[in-house]
Amino acid sequence: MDLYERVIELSRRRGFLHPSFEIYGGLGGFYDWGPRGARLLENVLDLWRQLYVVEEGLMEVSTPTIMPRRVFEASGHLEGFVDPMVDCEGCGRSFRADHLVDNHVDLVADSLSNEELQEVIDGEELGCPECGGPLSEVYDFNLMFGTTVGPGRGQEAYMRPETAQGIFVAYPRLYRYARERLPFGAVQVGRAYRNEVSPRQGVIRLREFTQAEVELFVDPEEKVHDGFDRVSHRKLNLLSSGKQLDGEAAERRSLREAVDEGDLQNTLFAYHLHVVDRFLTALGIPEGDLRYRQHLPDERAHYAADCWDAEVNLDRFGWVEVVGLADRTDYDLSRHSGHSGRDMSALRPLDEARESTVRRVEVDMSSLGPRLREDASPVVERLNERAAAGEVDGGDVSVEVEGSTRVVRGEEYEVVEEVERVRGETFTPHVIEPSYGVDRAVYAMLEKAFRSEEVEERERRVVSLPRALAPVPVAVLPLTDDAEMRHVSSEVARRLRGNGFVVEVDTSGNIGRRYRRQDEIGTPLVVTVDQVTVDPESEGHRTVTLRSRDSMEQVRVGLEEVEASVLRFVQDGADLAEIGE
RNA sequence: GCGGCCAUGGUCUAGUGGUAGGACUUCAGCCUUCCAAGCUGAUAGCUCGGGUUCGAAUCCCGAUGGCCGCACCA
Repeated sequence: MDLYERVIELSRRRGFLHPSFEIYGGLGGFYDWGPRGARLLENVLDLWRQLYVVEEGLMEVSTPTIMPRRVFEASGHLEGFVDPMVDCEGCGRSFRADHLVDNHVDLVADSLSNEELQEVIDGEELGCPECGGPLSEVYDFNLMFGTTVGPGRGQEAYMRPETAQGIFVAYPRLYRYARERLPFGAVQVGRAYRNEVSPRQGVIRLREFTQAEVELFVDPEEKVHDGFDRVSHRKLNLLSSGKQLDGEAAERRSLREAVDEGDLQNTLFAYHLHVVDRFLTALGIPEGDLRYRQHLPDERAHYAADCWDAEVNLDRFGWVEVVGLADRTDYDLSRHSGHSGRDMSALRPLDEARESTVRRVEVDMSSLGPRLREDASPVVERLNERAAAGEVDGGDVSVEVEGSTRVVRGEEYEVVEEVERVRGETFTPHVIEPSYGVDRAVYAMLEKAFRSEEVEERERRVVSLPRALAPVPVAVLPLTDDAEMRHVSSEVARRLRGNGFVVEVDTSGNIGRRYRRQDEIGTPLVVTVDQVTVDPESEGHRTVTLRSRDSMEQVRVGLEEVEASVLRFVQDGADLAEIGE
């Protein structure tokens, strides 16, 4: 059994994670987070929100998972989220049609339509590269799940393949809420859907998954973060595209150095790489199993200016992308603006409003209108242009309109001068996007927390999750099945729950068995109520033991100090020894 | 989507054309009283759908799921 299998087996058994729809045989690419897993996921998302919503001050939104066709026409997913495929009618293998054409013809097949690909395949008489058999027609395989809204034929709609689009389409309102000042950012946590061709890698490749995305709207001329100096000394394992092409490994470098040497394009991007790193490190991913890899030029989406993936080294799958950080430029807003006709720009205020004098004409339309009829409007337009250029002086003017010459008499118009104040210039913001695959992150967390050791010739499995993120932060166990111990235990549990802790009370089986159970669900601290606790004659009356998951050490504390001790241990990361003093 | 291998209680597994077994877990009781101890008992299983057969968990076909290889991964 490899590590992945061991982690999945424990996850199934202990309620972290299991295949969905099991009673009906399951379905590839769908997993349930069970009672422990769902808590863990929520705790991880709370941490994520702490970083982005609380500390970075970004606004969180929540938008539908189903969106009408037009959204994806604009985003490019309808067209671009497809792969042109052909199947071999001999051996049944499937191939990317464009790759096939690329390999045989000196063309950039990316830009070809399916019809053009078909023509090339027919013209070159291409067959199956494996068996030489005949090929099917070129067809599109779109990775979006389609549906309809409303009865009958309804309206064509799709499940979102990323949460980002919901933010982009709401941009005009979000910009207002940000009081029309850049930079600002919106985040969203939610499900996204991709009809993967082959979701083979268990929980690493899901058809429905949890995404947490950040969209930072910035002035393309101001891709800076004023907090960068605070974090610029931090070192990350960076693997630039240049290094990859040279066959080199990632190198631990400071963000400052990477920016100075041009591997990272700006301090905004670098700063957010650091936020990603803080998050993944807080999940307990060791530095050595974490690297930041820049996309190679041909790997990057065509609209992205730059893209780095945070990758975690997993036992079975190797380096797996968990977070993508992309500079999407103005692609998304420009596309949605173009398709919707809505203004998706922002204003860059000038230090001082620029004033300029504009000359235009005021025309007596009651005279000009009846006289020139349909030529009147174009004539006025031309007249205004010429007035602005200072070419009219108030006398009669001849204007060319569609080949004929019309005259505007001096008494029919007047040149006026107006002062126009320009407060700023408009532009389409750029988007910097950190995008998290939360399920992958949580799996990585479980794998890195999983530990197995021999204790007295028996295997002890421990899930050493970060204390504050564990699904059950503390358990209360009566040492034996004694009425008084039980009573005190439930009292302790009640008080801990009153402090906001999820508490498990377990009274079944001997104490060792129960400790092992808590070890496997990752409970960092166990409170044990024993004989001494309930014995008024004993010196330790009204004290309990605290037992640490990671060291298996125990200390005694008074019943009255339990809540404070648990808080210090779980939330502040205090040592057990110092709590026991 | 293709090919190969596979599918037995919660978990890990044995098994065979004729009553499905073990280990661990879980639950109850006894015992024990700080790290999966012991004893007794209990719950719980042949992925699903067809076919062959007197009889199918076993053989055949299909579906679903898993693993490996190919392909795919905006």
